[in-house]
Amino acid sequence: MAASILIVEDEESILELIAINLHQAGFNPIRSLSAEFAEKIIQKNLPDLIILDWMLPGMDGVEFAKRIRGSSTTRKIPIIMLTAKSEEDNKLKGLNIGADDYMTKPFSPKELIARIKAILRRNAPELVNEPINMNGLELDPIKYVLTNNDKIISIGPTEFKLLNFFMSNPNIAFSRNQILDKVWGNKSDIDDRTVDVHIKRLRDTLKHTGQHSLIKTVRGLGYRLEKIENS
Amino acid sequence: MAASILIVEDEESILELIAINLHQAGFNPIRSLSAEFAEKIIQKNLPDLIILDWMLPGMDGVEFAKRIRGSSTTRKIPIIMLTAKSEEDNKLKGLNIGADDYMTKPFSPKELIARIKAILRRNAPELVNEPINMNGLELDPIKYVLTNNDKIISIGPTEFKLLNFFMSNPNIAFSRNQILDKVWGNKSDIDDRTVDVHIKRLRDTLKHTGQHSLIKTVRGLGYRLEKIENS
DNA sequence: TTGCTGGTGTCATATTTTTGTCATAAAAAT
DNA sequence: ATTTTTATGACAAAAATATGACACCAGCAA
Repeated sequence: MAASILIVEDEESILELIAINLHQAGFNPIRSLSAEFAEKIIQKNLPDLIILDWMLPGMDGVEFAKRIRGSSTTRKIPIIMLTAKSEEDNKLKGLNIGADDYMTKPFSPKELIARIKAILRRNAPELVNEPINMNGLELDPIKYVLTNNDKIISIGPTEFKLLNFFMSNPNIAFSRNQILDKVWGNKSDIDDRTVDVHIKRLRDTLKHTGQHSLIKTVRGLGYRLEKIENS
Repeated sequence: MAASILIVEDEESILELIAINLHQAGFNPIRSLSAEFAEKIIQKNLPDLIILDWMLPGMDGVEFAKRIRGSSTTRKIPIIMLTAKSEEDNKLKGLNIGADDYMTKPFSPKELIARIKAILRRNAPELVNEPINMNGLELDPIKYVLTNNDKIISIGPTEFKLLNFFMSNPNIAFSRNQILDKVWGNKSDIDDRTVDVHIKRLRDTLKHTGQHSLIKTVRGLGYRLEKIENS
């Protein structure tokens, strides 16, 4: 569930500093000291975001970013560029290459986390790992707990992920295949209709909380969580 | 069980002052007059926290901090930096390097203790060494004693540490590996499933106290101590 | 030494929960 | 009324956890 974040940075102390902070923020950091090694990592499993140093020995950050953007499997992965102050004029260039954001060294880890969350919130809110609250129902991805008015509700792993996904993306309708991709992972060769069954199970566990009608069926398409705006 | 705290400070009177105060607060202080010596100590056994003077003869505090952060075995250890007033502008730099907190000399020992506890509470509340009380069950880390309604309960060392960890982190679910790291220490190459066995043993000893269902299984993840909120 | 004793980690086996699929019922659309 | 789509209950396979047994180790007393 935790978002995996690939850090490509040749200075080890900075690499570690970032990694620790990401870990504490509930992310899953993957370390790489070079672009070349990073490429190998990516071939095995795709990170949800990449933090990339501008200057690297061997293949530099710019070149690496270009390659990320050039491949269809990796094109969508957000990139945050790190640059030293003296290279600040490269900012524009970096953004042109396709970085989603950039930060100037030295930076505070806190700010980095904030930017990461901002980007993830845009692309995959269910990975941000923040507690979500809706009308007395609270889901905390880090504590791995679901409560209704502070009462813990027992819920299975898949249902938990499913609910996390829906609560992170309220009022948006998803097809069964989208849901499979996001909740089960894109590796799955699972039948569409399995989603129906899990929706049913999720509805059942929510029934006891009086939140039964939270997840609506969108006929012909899939499902949607309907969030009641608190006026 | 007492948290071991490494103090790296070249001025001997200050070093002693800190050490004595830490000892009185129930911690286990380890003294070092130089970064070089501190490194040797760390190789033998990892402290739970490091108090580090900014200015040191030989390798200075900044360099030392970088090395701490650069090694995978030590990177998680929190660091508190000590700086003289005149060096205060280094604050930001220090935080960037990866210090978790910093203090300006002169400081009151009381405040230092408070900051240490704050950091430990954040990272490893089970090391703070304060008695924990839950629904008649009281665990005292310093006296090393567990009582239920003032009746002493016999409990083995590992189970005690395990319970201490859970009581210090109520309502949060942990994976078996997290538990291994925190309770057994991160050096361990122990099988995941061993945790299950100890959980069982802990549950058994708690059974006699009528607190059997304190520790819940979180399927697919690990375990959680479920604290009933006293309204 | 020798023989206890309590505490540990590992393993094999039992038990429980979760999960994906399918057949059928129910509902909605045409 | 017919067709299409979704809901539901049942079920078996798979995955995860609980449990009991056992061997090993350290400390200790005889």
